[in-house]
This record gives sequence, C-alpha cells and structure tokens, in this order.
Amino acid sequence: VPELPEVETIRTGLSKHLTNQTVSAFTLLWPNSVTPGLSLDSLIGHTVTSFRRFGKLLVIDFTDDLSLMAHLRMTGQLILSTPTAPIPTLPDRTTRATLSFTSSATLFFNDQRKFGRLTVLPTPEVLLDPFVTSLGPDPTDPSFSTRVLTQALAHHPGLSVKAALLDQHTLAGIGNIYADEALFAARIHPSTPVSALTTPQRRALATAIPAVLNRALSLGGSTSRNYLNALGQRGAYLDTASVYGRAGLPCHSCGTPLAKFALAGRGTSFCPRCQRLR
DNA sequence: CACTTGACCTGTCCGC
DNA sequence: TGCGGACAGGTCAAGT
Repeated sequence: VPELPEVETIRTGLSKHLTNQTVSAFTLLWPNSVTPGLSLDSLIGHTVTSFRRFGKLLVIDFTDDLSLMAHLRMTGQLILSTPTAPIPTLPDRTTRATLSFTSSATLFFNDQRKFGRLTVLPTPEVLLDPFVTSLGPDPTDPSFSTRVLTQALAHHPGLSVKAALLDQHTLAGIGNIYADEALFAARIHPSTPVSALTTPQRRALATAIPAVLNRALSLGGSTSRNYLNALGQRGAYLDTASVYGRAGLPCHSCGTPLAKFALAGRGTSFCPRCQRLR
C-alpha cells in the first residue's frame, strides 16, 4: 500500500530516469483509471520537467503548464521499463494505462483493484485541487514539530488518535502501516482519544512519526502485497516492522504477543503491554 | 455537525 | 475440490 515513503521512493526513482523525456504515445486499457477531463492524449509531445509529492499524491509536471496527478490508492504501481532496465513481464493483466517516451522508455500504470486514478490538468490547477488544498502538514517537512502535530490534532478532538492520523486533513501521507508503527514507537494505544493525549505523549508521537517515515524511506518503503518502486523492486521496511503484520508474534520490546483489532474500519496491530490505554 | 459505514474493485486465504 | 465469506485498506459519498 503506497503511503508517504512509498510515493516518495517512486518520485525519486522516476525523477532520476524520466526527467527531460518527451511523451510519444499512450494506451488506456481501463478508462476509469483516468478521471474525466483532459485525456492522456494531451501529454503527447510534452516533456517532463519535474516531480512533486503532496502526501500520497504524485504529480508529474510537463512543459507548457501540463501536469499529471497520480493517486495509487491501494494497489497502484508506476513502473518504468527502459531499454537498459527492461521489465519483460509488463504489460500484464493489471496494466491500466501506459505512457511511452521518445527515449523508448515506457511508464506502466498497474492497478489490480482499479482504485487508483490518473488526472491530466493544467499545472496551475494542481494547487487548487480539492484533495491537495485539504491536506494537512507533511510530517517529513523539517518544520514539523510537537506544536504542528498538536495544532493538526486539534481538528479532531473526538477521534481516536489512530483515526485522526489516518485522516489526510490532519497530516498528509500516513496510512495504516505507519499509523500503527508510529503509535507503537510512541507507546500510545491506538484507541486513545485525541483529547486524552498527554503532553509527553504528543511529544513522543511528534518524534515517532517522522522517525518511522524516514526509516521506511531509507529502506525503500513497505511491500505487504502490491507495492513496487519505479524500477519494480520491493521495499524492505516490513522485514523489521514493530507491529504491522505481526499479530500473534512476540513484541520486539517486551515479548508479549501482539494483538490485533478493528479500529476505524481497519486492522490495527499493537502491543497490549507497551501500549496501554490510560 | 461529527463521526461511521458503504462503495469502489480484485485476489488470496480460510473454514466447511 | 468447490464455494462463500472475511480480509487487505485509500478516499469519497452517503448514512446515522
């Protein structure tokens, strides 16, 4: 599942290999993968200038003020096949769209569950997009702090802290994996109401969130099922995860079997001893 | 208004 | 083996 570290890994990978390349052709195998409006056809003849990320949203900017927004949702992938690093298995049955470049590179948009979306729009409209404008602060930004977290959480005093972290209006880029991981790192029970968080807990969480995200970034993200980076490679974070995907296994810190329950409609893993509700 | 649930989709795994 | 159902979990619309 692509969250902030995964999307950022894709962003840097594509940036390295696709900047200054010009679109020559496209295919659209599942029309609903592109939101109504401008077609992928509009990109033909335009050259990639830059890559941006807003939370889990990736934006590719082209010449002449055109942009492509890509939200991968659950199972989306953006994988680049080039003559020097070909991916012979692509396209496959999950390929929904492709962009070909004059360099002979092809960018494959794969999406098993078809939840992901591509949007072509004028570059100035990216910053006006409702999803973009409603995002909370980016926790990997150097300005992130206990104060920023506290102000962000203040929007949702009635929610559990995990539900608040999953809301992209609170902070941008956290999903189910890193919400659980950060709450363990801060030793906070996921069900703790935002209004009940103590100052030391908020301080611990403000440290834990960027620490977990940056550690995941350094390991190339998490591959639980579908995630692959721009070169088709898996991420290694889950090999050393604290709680996500480890229900029933002993806590790395205290040895207690990790528990799992449904919170905010999502599977939630935690250590019942290290993360006590108080 | 604040919060929860269902829809969107496909694939895998589990119990009967 | 076959088959129904639970589960995986991001976002938005609809429901409570």
